[in-house]
Amino acid sequence: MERTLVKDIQAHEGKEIMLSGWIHRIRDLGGVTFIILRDRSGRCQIVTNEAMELTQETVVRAYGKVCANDKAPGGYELALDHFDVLGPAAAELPFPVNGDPSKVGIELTLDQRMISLRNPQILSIFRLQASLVQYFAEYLRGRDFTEIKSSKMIGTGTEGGTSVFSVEYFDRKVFLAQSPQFYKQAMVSSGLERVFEIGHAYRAEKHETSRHINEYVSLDVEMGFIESEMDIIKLERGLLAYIFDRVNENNREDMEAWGATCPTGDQVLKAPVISHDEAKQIIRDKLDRRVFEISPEGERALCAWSEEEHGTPLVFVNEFPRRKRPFYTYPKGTKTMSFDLLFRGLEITTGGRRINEYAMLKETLPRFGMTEEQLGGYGDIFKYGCPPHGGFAIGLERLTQKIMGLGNIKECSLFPRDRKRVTP
RNA sequence: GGAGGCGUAGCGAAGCUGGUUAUCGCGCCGGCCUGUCAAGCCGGAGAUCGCGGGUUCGAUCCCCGUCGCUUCCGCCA
Repeated sequence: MERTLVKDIQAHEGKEIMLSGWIHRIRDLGGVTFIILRDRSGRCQIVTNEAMELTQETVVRAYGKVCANDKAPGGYELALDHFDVLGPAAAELPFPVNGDPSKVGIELTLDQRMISLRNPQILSIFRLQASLVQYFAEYLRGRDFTEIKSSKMIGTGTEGGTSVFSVEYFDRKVFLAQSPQFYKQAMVSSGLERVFEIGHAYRAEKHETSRHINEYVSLDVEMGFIESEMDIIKLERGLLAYIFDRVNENNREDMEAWGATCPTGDQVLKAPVISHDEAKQIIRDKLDRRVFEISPEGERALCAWSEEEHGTPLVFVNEFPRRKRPFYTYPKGTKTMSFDLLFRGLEITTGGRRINEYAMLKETLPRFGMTEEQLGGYGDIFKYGCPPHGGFAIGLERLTQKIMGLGNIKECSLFPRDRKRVTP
């Protein structure tokens, strides 16, 4: 007999069908037992008069007849004929699969990741995340961007101040890529002009906060033939507006699991662009004290300001000072053609125009205490003709976290890696 | 790396100005129950109160140390 998905049972009313899934909940009333079965499409009720030994999370095939019943959740239920047990489950689960995950500490949730991921509410985070990846790629492919996959093992050191992990590579050491920055620039220059990459990035920072993990997914974009960072901001506005519209269309259920809401595409288009100096002034006014840097508290203040003044929880900050940006950032006086995007109080993107002329790059290096040798092959991208270009990267887990309104980024990583955790 | 908070049963918590059987809810085990929706009712098992030391007649409670977790900060996506 062919399998029927839980979401389709009403179409089989009166017929014998077979469902496959996990025993989500058992309500044994003595003479009658109600069993909730869960599969990838949802949950439905199975009813039986027979007493049976069954544990939660046992994987079964359930044979029976679909009956309409007002008292059944969803209006239909399966009158059970019999179960085939495909995968028995031990009693006493290490994590409440059918409970409210917000009542459980994050430590247990992550220690028991293999089981906590079964929780439908937790799983909804990753359904949404998968959708974000899909929409991101959809939008870019539709605009002539080519997807690339670059190596995460790099032979030469670092591109910025961030520390990198080193790993053994036969008889020497290599580093885990902190971003695909140079490779995506190389691919712009190679003639693809427009590229994007979805891949892991590694940061060896010893930070321990609710917004950092040491391995994260970076949604990277790079594009040739631009004038300034404003072209990149425009691209990201359109991209995020598309992603958010699609989320609001297709991911309602995922968001409802957490009582979350996603901004509209229109709100993304309304996001203001303010300079780094303006941003500091706004924070100064809001917090009523002197401000020298945009701190996390300042980021929250900026988003609150944007919400009040522009009706959007997003704000672009551009014209960062040169010393706050990596050496390859295109200068503009003492400032740079670069930007951050803040969303609901958190930085989710850094981007900007990059230096595309070898002479300018060479001139810039000493300011960062670097030499041409340290560039390795990077310099060749520009030595032999490279179009003006730029791009940005979105932190996938951060974006997920902010849409879902979750307190800790680790909840948005399937198997998070932090200072202490490398398992499961 | 710095600052704060928290470690009590499988999970989430209460407790104690220091007093001898450490409490509650969920879960688990057993019993009753034919329409449940976090089912209900009855019963039961389950805790060296993170670890080490100190103060005290007596410490889960106070003090010191240590380990773990967590939040915030620095830095970043």
